[in-house]
Amino acid sequence: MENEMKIFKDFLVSKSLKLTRPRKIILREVFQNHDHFTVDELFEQIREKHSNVSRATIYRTMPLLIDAGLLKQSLRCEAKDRYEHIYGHEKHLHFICDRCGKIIEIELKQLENILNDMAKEYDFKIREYNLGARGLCKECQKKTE
Amino acid sequence: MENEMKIFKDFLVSKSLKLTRPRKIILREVFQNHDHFTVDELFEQIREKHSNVSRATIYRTMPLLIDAGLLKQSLRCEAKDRYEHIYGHEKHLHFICDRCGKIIEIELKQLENILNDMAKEYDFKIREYNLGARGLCKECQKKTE
DNA sequence: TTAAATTTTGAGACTCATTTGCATAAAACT
DNA sequence: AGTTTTATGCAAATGAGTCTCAAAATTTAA
Ligand SMILES: [Mn+2]
Ligand SMILES: [Mn+2]
Ligand SMILES: [Zn+2]
Ligand SMILES: [Zn+2]
Repeated sequence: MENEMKIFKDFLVSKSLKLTRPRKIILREVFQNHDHFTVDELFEQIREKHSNVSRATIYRTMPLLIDAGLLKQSLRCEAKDRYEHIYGHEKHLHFICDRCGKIIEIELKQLENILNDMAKEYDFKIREYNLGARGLCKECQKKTE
Repeated sequence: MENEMKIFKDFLVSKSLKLTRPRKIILREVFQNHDHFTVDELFEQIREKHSNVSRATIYRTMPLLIDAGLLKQSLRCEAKDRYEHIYGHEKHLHFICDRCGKIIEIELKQLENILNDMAKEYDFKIREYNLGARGLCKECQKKTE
């Protein structure tokens, strides 16, 4: 819990930026949230706890958390970007159900290995990657139509 | 060339839709373009040939081409969706350079197999998937900073 | 063929997630 | 304290994508 804060602090210091109150609140809430959240959902989550942080500040903080290696913009659903924290969270891929919107997370060590091999072959330095598949989950396949 | 047209026509007929002039033009230009294009780029490409097709019609036609299995929404760059035609184009993943924007296409039979295994395991029916990695291409790694 | 019914289109208005400008507030220096 | 620098909140701006609607094209009915 304090680990993330330290990483963020160090990152900010390295960029001559400061760990302000809003930034602290945002970091805390990002790590309290174990979903794939939108900025708006995060905004509501923070507001419910009476902390006052503006949407603009949240939008401005997302790239900082991403650069610090703590956050990932993991998918896009219904015209909205969704994020998830990644510190201490194994890399995974997403199966997204077109019918009910459920997101299934799946480990992918194998995939990662193959990806790394390909990157080596093409001399491409991967910073981050995303793999998502859309379709129908088990339950939704059963439903008629 | 006429093959795509037939597929599109058949698809439209199956949905009681018609192969109109604008839809023909859009299909032709989509298959003339071998890039990963935005709707706006396609719009310009069509307009340069004096054909008059509105942006709205292009937006409306994209999902038709996708449902017909001819087009894929393959990546998102700088807040814009990018498409590419897929009929007669092997599935592939994208390495996207953060510095110069270059897109490298890579075969992925192996990846596909693994993905299918995972889908089977979770009983998830994949409709379409996307794999993209971001980072630095060979050339950009050499550049200083 | 002509008229009515249906489908598609183009143009522009609209939406809504994200970005930006700016006046104020907080923090760091002197 | 006063001065400079940085970050914040608010509200306005932006812009990709969607939607409305009257006009055109096409189909069907007569
Ligand atoms: Mn996830
Ligand atoms: Mn491609
Ligand atoms: Zn489902
Ligand atoms: Zn490059």
